Amino acid sequence: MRSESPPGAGAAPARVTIADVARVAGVSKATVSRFFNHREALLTPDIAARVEAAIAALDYRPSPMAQALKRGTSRLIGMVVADVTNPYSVAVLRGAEKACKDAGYLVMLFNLGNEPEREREAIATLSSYQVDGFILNTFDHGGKGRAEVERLGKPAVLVDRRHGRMSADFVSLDNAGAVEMAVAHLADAGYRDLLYVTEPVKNVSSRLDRQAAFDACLQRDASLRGAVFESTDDGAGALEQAIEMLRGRSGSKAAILSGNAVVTLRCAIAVMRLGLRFGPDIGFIGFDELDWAPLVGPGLTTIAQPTDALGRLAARCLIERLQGSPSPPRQILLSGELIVRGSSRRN
Amino acid sequence: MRSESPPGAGAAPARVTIADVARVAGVSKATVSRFFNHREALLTPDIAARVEAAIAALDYRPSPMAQALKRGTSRLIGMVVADVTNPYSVAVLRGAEKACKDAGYLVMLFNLGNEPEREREAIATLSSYQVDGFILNTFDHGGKGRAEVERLGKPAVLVDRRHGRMSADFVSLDNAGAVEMAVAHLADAGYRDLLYVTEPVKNVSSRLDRQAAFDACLQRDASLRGAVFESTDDGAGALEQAIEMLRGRSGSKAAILSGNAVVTLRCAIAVMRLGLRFGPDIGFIGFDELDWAPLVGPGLTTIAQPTDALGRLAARCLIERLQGSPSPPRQILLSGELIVRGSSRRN
DNA sequence: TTGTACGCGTTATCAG
DNA sequence: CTGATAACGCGTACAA
Repeated sequence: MRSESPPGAGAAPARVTIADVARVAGVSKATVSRFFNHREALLTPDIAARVEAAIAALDYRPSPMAQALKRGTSRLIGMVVADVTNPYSVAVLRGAEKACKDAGYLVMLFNLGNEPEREREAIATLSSYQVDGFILNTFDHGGKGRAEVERLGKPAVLVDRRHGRMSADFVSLDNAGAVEMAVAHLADAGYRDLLYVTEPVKNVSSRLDRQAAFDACLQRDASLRGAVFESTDDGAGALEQAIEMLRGRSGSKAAILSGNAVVTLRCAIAVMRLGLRFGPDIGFIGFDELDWAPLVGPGLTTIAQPTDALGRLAARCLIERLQGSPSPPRQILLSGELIVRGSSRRN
Repeated sequence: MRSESPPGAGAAPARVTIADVARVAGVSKATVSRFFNHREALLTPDIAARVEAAIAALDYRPSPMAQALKRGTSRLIGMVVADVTNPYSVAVLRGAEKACKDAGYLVMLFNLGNEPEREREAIATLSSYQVDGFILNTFDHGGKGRAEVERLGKPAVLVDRRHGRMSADFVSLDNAGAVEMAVAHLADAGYRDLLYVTEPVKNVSSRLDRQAAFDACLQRDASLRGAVFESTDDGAGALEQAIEMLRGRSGSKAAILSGNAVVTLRCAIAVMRLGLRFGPDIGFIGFDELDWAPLVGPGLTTIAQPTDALGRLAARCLIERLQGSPSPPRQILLSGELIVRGSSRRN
């Protein structure tokens, strides 16, 4: 025989408000408000104690929505990801979440589900919840996202993918450095003919950067040959052909550099289907560390990204801005780590 | 030389409110509000047109926060996941998101990051944003989650993991059916000695259900032997030992049934380390389909869960409740699909 | 130090 | 059919 809750299932238990606390404590709403916002000073110990007791008794929590409405600020950070299915994004999200939590912010996530045209909607929606700033891991779809953010005048930080000339902080892997490291490692191992396999480059800056770095490496080292292949979801056959051509040209001196995790999967399947052995028959390095990398053949050599750090940094960066540090846009690049396994050893 | 936006970086562009629209349209706020909520009737064409024009001109959007404050309902659905890192949870999330979007709801996600004790906090936080209901994919940490939800009187639906005696809708894989299917398949293929490997069962209902079903299968079929092994993060050695013991007893008639994706990874590594071949040397079926399943040895046989459907159903279920359907708690079980690959063929 | 009154953006109610 | 007004829960000048 419970007292507070009416019998029916969804009986609304009448949110406890600041007025309730005030009544129970025998003070005014303003006093209760002060207890939260200026707690240190301004309160007679006696009154403070009464308020505190009432709060505890009623299990009162201020409504963030009402606060946001009044303050115009919400301690909410909007994060929009191109695709939650992507482990990279999720890892970054976790890092960001941690940093935000530590600073008393909450992350509100919007997933584009790989539909670039929803970016504007995402930003608008998050903004309607008064988020204080944005962490963006998206394509810049026709500059609409950037325009929307700038219109709102809220700070944003870009992760992994730069947007045209958007003046915002940018946090990412040092793609050029990572590519150089990978190419050098393959060259050292004796691989001479390289195929860089990437998803369609479109406007994704990280893909552009990686490909540009790859081209630059080739131009710098005349002993290397190379080509680029754009892999699509349904292009399994084409990928196998490309690998066969590569092998035809260069035999066991051929190696693949994969631009991200989904491409790595496609390459692994293609190589398996062709009956080739990673390492001796064909070298391989792939962007993004994978939990199953040790399982394929002699193990897949990967470039691990510091995803957690990237997320944390993005969040910290944004939060600094929120607290009003007016420094010019920063660009923070973190180094990748080469995790060497059998696929980059020729013997 | 832009006109609207002041020079400074974070200049607040003063949210456009319903009052602005009213002023521009030359009507009262109430009229504008009516335009949104009762659009069909009640508006003189002339006035309606003026309001519409003003809305378009100012790009006005109602503030969901103010609406939630006033209405007590937010068209927000709170989803709490034990661990976003888990691809299963993410897949379910996506399904739920789609269904919610179709119904005009937005999903607000809270990630526990594998800290069960944060469940209460998660629910309280989401509730403070006036979410209309919950989708829970969590452990029931000391019944606190259940208690909190019931106190709030908001509907909830449980996904994959049942909470004690919480009276809520439950959406999940038909675990018993899936286990039976897997065991039957292994038995048909000639495997006789089965090792069920699971993460520590704790209070996770899906793990309990799977293990119980496994035990039941063994009791039903006297020609089968079986054992259960609890695998932990740092117990790689122990797992290898268990597999060796199994092999010692039964040779090539030994098979593993893995309870989820993370265990599958551990098993694959252990088997590789032991130099065994999946299929001929040791049978294998694992819960959860993995994109890399085709890559390991002759391919790993898996039980694919209809994650998208699970998410969608959970959301639809919840939304039905929100629209006030007072049916008793439902329990919806979906069948898994056995994806047969080489690891469950003895030759 | 504490209380009163008003505004944040929206909607419901009640007159007109 | 339209407009004024109160109220949602909270923060804060301002007055006491």
